[in-house]
Amino acid sequence: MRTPEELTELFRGTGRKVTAQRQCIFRVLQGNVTHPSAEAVHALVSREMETVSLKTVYQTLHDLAELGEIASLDVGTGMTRFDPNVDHPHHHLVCRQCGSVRDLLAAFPALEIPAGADLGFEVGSAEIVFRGLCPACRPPKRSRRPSATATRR
Amino acid sequence: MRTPEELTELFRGTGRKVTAQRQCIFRVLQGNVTHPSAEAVHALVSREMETVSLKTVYQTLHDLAELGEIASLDVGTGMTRFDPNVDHPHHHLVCRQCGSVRDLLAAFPALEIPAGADLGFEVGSAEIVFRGLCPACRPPKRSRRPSATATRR
DNA sequence: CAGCTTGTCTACAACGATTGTTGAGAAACA
DNA sequence: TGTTTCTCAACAATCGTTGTAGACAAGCTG
Repeated sequence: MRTPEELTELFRGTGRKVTAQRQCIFRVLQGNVTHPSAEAVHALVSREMETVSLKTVYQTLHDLAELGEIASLDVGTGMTRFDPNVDHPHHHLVCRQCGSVRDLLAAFPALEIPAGADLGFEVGSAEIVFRGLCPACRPPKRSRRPSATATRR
Repeated sequence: MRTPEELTELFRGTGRKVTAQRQCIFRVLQGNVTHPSAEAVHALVSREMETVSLKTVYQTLHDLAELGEIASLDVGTGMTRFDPNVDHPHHHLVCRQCGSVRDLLAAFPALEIPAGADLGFEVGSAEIVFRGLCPACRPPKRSRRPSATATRR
């Protein structure tokens, strides 16, 4: 995802208007690696602007996804999550326990469909979801507790 | 997934009762490769028993998933889909156009997380979703039309 | 910088998929 | 057959998300 300033230009350039609400959403997403849901983005934005509606957040997230600035992600946690990291191809680690999502910046060159197995399918992309337990949810091994910070969700 | 008869035993053995509705759901799922949604299963069951409620279908599907007889699948089509094929590890081809899902019976041995990249994640499983166009939705090449059969959904 | 046009805002209601609740009824077992 | 317990169907509620309305602000024009 580009910087808030560049996004401002991009929005203007594509006939969209730039509002304080949208710029706030840009800022919240900037560098965010938590793969927030719309609800989560709304919560963050609400800290600065109490009256923003959830609808506005959804709208702006859709706009950003349409422009290819963020990716919308469905990893089976019940709600769509948004990923500002579209510049580096990557896959995802999803925690079975708390639902948190982490990027896995690794290439999997073997992801072509083996010839003859595709049955006429024209494949455009491949996504891998690794499921397991994040460091915070992993059962404590030996004396190392999974950190005292609260568990999300 | 096992046969309806074996599932009947399994349900009794785990303290669940076996009803005509459930056996009908077993039969519908048996050998079903379309990865139906709960709604789709309900439609099929309704052909034999008009009064089955959607809730009953959800309940039974959850039971089957809990017993590991089917897998529930979220591939981003808006609803959970169910896969009776749990005996052979496989991945999925999802059509961008019609949402149909096909199994890809191929092993991807390279799916271990590269050492050092997992950041403390304890990985249990990996699923790959290939997105593209199924044969029916693929733009016709040359004179070969994508078959005259109706497009699903 | 005022006016105009057009897109965006909030609040609210509606939607689709899924789940909770309830009393009637059927399965399993003695 | 009787008793217990689970399951059924019908209904309403829930959650994430989207549609609608009118008030309002962004950005262009002069």
